[in-house]
Amino acid sequence: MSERSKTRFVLLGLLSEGPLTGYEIKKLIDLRFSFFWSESYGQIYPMLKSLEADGLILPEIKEQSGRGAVVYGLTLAGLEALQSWLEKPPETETVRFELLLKMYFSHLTQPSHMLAHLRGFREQHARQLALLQLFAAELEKIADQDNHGEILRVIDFGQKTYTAYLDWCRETERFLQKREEEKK
Amino acid sequence: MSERSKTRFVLLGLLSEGPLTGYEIKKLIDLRFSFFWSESYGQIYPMLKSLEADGLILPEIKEQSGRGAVVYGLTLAGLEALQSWLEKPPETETVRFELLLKMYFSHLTQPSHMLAHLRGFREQHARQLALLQLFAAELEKIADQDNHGEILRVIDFGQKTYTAYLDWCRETERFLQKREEEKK
DNA sequence: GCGTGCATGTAAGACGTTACATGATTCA
DNA sequence: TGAATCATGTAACGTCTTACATGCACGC
Repeated sequence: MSERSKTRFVLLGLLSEGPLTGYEIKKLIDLRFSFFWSESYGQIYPMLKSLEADGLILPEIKEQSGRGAVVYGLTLAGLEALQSWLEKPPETETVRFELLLKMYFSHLTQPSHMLAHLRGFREQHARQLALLQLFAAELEKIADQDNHGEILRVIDFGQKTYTAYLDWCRETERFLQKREEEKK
Repeated sequence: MSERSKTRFVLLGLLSEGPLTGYEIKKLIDLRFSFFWSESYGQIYPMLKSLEADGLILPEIKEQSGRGAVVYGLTLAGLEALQSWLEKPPETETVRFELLLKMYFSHLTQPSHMLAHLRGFREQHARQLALLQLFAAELEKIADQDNHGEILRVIDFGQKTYTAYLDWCRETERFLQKREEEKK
């Protein structure tokens, strides 16, 4: 066991809310975690086999409508493994912003290039922020129960950081516009 | 050429400010880029060989004090490769926060565990934010020239996002403290 | 004489994505 | 009929970190 990858725990966590297929897991990760996490099929399916071999999850063939879908459910051992992971301090986050690398060296080209990159970045995150806002509003409407509070806290992380990104973009675009005028 | 890795361009960028050894490059990346980028020796040294083979950088043996140090300087072709990369739109950033994963599922354990994680996270980023503030103050003192403006914009990104992190931490710690009282 | 920092490098392995293959079902 | 979605899987490849080996220089 390699034990640096968190994939096993992401899967255990999602299965703790109810049985799912690998396909559904992938979609859930993309929908709910995309702003701070990602997994690919190439990780998910082999890991499901491995978790099954370790007795942490149990497969069950879904009979309805004759599909070959296999849903996995968490075992007691699986829940315990998940809980023990939750208690251990998380590793430092990893982030990689090619945008900031380019910003750092952007004096070597015309400001217009960097301005275009910034606009793309800002628009993308404005869209994602709007989605987060929608998602949070939905959750707040539904009766407060279970882990809604925790989920809202996670969404709020996205909202706060994305708002910070947008503020930074506006200031930085202004900075580059001035640079552009200087060069004239 | 694999052409997904940005390592070559990070090195070209740093060498555009003057000749450096692989060792110095690593230290610079850790010092200036650590809040949004990282590279290891295992990437740097092979890449320097590769860049040399492509004629983008030139080695020069540093004679002073007899050390075996090799400094690399950017060639014209290297500068052009760097500039052409700067003009291309950057890839979407990648981020991975194990902390948020744990927050999402934290209802499965006692709030005290998550509170401890949060405190660690907050303290680490408070320290890093203070360092960024120092660094920015240093830069602002020195005569404005060259790429200082761009660098300050990059530092400001770190300051804004870290400040957002800290705000989020305070709110989330309060949330978990309430959870703790409820459980009593 | 010893620890720290300077300096270069590599091998093994872990990690992760991409691209492809396959086939059923659903809906227009 | 054909496109989209559901569903599972893997092989190849690229990326990246870790751990180790080596040796000089410098200051205490």
